[in-house]
Amino acid sequence: MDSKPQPTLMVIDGHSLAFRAFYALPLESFVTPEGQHTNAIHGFLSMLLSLLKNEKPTHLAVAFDVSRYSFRTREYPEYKGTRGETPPEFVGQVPLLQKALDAMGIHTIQKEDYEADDILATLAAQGEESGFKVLLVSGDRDTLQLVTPEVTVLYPSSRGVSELKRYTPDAVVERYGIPPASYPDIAALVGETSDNLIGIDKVGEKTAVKWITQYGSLDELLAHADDIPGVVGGNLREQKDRALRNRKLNTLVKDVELPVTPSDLERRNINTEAVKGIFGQLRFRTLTERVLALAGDTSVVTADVPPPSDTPAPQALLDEELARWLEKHTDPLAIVVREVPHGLLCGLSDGTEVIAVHHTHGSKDALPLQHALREPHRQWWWLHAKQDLHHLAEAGWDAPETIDGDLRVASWMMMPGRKIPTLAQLVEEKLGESTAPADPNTLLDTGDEGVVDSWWLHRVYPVVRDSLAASQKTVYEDVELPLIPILWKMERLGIASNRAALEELNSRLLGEAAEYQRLAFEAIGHEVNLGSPKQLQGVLFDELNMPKTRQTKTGYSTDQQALAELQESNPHPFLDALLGHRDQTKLHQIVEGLATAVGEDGRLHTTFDQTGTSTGRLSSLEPNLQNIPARTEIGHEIRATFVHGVESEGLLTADYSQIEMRIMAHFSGDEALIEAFRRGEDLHNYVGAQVFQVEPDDVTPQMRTKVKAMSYGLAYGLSAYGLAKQLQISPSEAKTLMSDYFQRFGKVRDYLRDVVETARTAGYTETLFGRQRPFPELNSSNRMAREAAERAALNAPMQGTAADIIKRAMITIDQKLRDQSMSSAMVLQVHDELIFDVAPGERAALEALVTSEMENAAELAVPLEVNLGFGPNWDQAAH
DNA sequence: CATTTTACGTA
DNA sequence: CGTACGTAAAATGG
Repeated sequence: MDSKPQPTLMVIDGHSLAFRAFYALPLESFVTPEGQHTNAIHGFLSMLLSLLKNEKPTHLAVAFDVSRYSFRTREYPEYKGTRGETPPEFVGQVPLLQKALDAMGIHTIQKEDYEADDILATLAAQGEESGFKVLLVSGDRDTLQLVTPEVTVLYPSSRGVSELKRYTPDAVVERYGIPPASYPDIAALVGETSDNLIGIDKVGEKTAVKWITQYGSLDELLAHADDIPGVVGGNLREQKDRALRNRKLNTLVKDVELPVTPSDLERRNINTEAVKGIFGQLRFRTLTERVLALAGDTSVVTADVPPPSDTPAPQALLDEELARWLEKHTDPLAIVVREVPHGLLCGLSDGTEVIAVHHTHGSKDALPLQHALREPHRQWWWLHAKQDLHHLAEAGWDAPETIDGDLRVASWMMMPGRKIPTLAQLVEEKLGESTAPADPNTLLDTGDEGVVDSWWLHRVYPVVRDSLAASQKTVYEDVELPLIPILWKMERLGIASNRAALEELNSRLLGEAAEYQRLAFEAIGHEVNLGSPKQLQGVLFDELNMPKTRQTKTGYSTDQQALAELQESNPHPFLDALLGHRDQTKLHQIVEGLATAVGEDGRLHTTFDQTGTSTGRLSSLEPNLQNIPARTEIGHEIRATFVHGVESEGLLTADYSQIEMRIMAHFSGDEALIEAFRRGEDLHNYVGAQVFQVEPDDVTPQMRTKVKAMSYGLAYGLSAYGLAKQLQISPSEAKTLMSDYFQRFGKVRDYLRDVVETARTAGYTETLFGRQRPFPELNSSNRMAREAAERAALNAPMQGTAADIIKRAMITIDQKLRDQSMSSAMVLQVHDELIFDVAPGERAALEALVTSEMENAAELAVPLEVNLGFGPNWDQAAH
């Protein structure tokens, strides 16, 4: 006889999920004529139906709290004390929800003196014991402690209740860095605001995880509390009772006496009549339909809600069938790619049909698609090509070498700076149709539906592409699309990191920060959170009675500049220590971030966001490798941890010298500035000589500093006021400096004025290559907003042209590297700088290639100058 | 619990 | 009252 498939027990924390639904759905949209609110019930039930559909539990129960009082509130009366009154609109919905569940044949369980989570814990333990696969659904993080290989927790993610995060043991480790069983220890140390459990002062998630990882458990940690250095160590020793109390309260009870066992919870039949009764009372139509469909009863089908647009039904194809379909459809095809548990799910569409391709890792059944993606004459349109390339590569597919269309990038170019619209929004905006209706019934849909997006993509992409202005389309096709596979390769390869050096730096910075903190506390005789502007305000302005600084929205500024000014007028050791602490913690954060981001390959893989800026630049995230400290001592040490790869001989850096000013010279056509660049001498020295009317040799360092600040500031819309402030000179002197400057470089002033006026008329700015940025705010009646837009409009063509230029260089460099079969690789871009991992023997050739391609990436009235540097690490490769 | 504010690193 | 970004922690608001 066959063995039965493993039964699945699902236990839901009714209160917490209904409460989430209550806040996720608008109260006023769910109310019966009798005035009964139903949003929590509706949200909960639609989520439940999705869960039943997707998870197919064989056994099911919903647990509720009896009241807000339990053995925990007796133990610690303040437990959950921060929670305000439960909204009455919610309270009234709970009994009705229970009634509805009852009609649906679903067990509800509650137990005096215990919370719903204790019931989950108990049933999970019993279920696992009896051989069930257990799914716990709860909005309370404490349930994470229950996760085991057989027990999975589904937790509503940040995006409301529409998506549940699946916490397996691995997922818990990935999110928290500790195994599920250790979660209560972490929570005990950190505290839980929503439960009114205060943790150890100054201990956050990071510290707690570090400790528990080191000592194994809270008990072990407390046993060795004397070994913990610093203020946090002291806090731990003083406040260990809190941690122990928290630990006691957040430990879920696994042996609540319940009237049922897991096997009693087998799914029961739906009482159709009862459902019709209660659901009718609640005025649920689509839900009634869905519930009755579960029971196989179609007697009450209401066609009340219009169906979504007529989307084609996906056909699942593989092997020969897939090959045949692809052969017949050679026009541009749209593709969407999803990662699914053991492979990929791709949706293909020609605008008429939708094909679903389910690929399992290691199988060959999707080979026709893999092949078709690389056919040179076939065009593919993507939703987000770079991300999809990563997915394909992870599945072991050879990625296509070119990208023919990318909806994300195209829609960014349409409106850079605006949030990237979703596919549904674009469909609505460009096609005037709606994808799936915003029906709460579709909460938690994780099935095949996504593949239909390929059909929408195929229909909406050409509309978006063709709505780009002609010049924009050129930039899109010549620059942005070719860049996609290049960025993908850079992200995939990453840059090598000296992890040991990073760790060493990390602990050093941590120690120094702690020392500054100690000094700061000593200076004022008590402890304070140095990271809290509000608490600092208390110390500085109330305790120490320092003069008030610049006002901010919430009080007075405690930023670096404000503190430095205070230090001038009211020197105090606290200020010294605070500034030192700021520096060290900031650096520590950066180093810590890098250390944790180093991959198993010993390299750092950033993600370049091609659609992250309004000007055309790239941005870099997770980790951001475009804001690594550069100027300070420690900055050099940090940059020195970026090293060449094991198979390379060094790092090459190549950066444009004063590229934005050169672009300004080009755009303005100012003969004097153009001459300055053509001479190739020290620019600021030359400009200084012009402005101050002295011989170049007689330009003093002070003069040079002034014109340098002026020159750089020009491209940002600097005012005389701002210049005065920056140079610490009088406003009148700044004004004179500016007018002297423009006396010599008059066309620069004309250009800067002109660029704003042109933008005001046209409604947008444009770069040398045709990239546009809209500026509706230039005609705003709000002066602040208008002037801010004016400065941005002034800067956009210059910053944007610089971005175009380096992107063009990246494309030709990549092309040449491939043409010449070189092994060196581009690994980073930092706005005006490119960094390469240099393969042995290729240094000279690479330097020549990079210089030439960067210098010739644009034809300006002035030469583009490139500086090179080479070395074993980023610091030494900088010049 | 999610969003905003403050602060600070880069080009 | 100089542009363009991203991240972290604290503060704030639902």
